Amino acid sequence: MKNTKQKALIYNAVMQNRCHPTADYIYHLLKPENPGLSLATVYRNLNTFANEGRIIKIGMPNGSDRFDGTLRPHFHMVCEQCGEVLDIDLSQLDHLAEEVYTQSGFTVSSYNLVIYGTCQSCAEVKENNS
Amino acid sequence: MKNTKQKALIYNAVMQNRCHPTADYIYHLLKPENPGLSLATVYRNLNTFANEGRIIKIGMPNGSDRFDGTLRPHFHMVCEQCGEVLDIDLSQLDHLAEEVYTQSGFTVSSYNLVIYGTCQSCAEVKENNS
DNA sequence: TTAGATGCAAACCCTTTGCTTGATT
DNA sequence: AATCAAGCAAAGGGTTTGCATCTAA
Repeated sequence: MKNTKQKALIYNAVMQNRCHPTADYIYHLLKPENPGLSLATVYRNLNTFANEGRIIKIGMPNGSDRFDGTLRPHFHMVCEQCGEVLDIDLSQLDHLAEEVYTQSGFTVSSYNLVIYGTCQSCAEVKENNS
Repeated sequence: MKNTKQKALIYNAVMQNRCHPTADYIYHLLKPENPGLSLATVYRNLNTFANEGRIIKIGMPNGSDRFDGTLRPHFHMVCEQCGEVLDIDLSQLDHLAEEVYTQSGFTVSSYNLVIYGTCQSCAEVKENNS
């Protein structure tokens, strides 16, 4: 693998923007300072990093995939009001793979959990407006 | 809401095909006997049924959404070998909403869990071939 | 009769791909 | 110099939408 300027830019952007950016977000973030940059390059590199395990790809049903530089196991909550994506640790899922295998004989390789709802700050706003 | 022939056809197709069909699957299933049927109608009605709570929409990251006539809370496992989608009950997730709220103040309205791996029959095939 | 659903095609969004040009080793 | 990546534009898939037509109420 070659070390290109673009790879470094894109990787650093994921690491420094802990908002779970989409490919498009990163593209628009870097584009002004790097007018030559192409969206295809952003996608290609994000997928490469994810396959190498350097970042995590969060598959969002009905929406753009998001990327995450936090490698520790955790899950994601999407606020339906403000659209923000938040992290959460759920220890009750630590043994999901074992439970699934015991119960059904299915060997788990990975899983994707996305939680939808209302984040605390949006709930407070609603509270104050009612 | 009007009771059309198409609505009945599509709803019955979901209920009678417990393979977690996609919109396209249902379309191709019904099309031969109903040459006038349109894919847009299938999508529109499936989404309507899901919004009404008559069926469940399973958002599949990087793939077509699937629909499920089983309303009892349960989750889905996708076999990466044969592509089949299987049901599983996971009681450890019964109190996920409470745990999330306690831990983070996030109010859960719904969540989407998809488990990837190898189903029992595909694992047995691999075993026999090795 | 008329509100609402269908069919069709076009539009849409997100992502990937083919191919030429350009940069890294 | 050879190889691999980037840039561009086009294609791909899955889904939704605008609009005219049709149909259940």
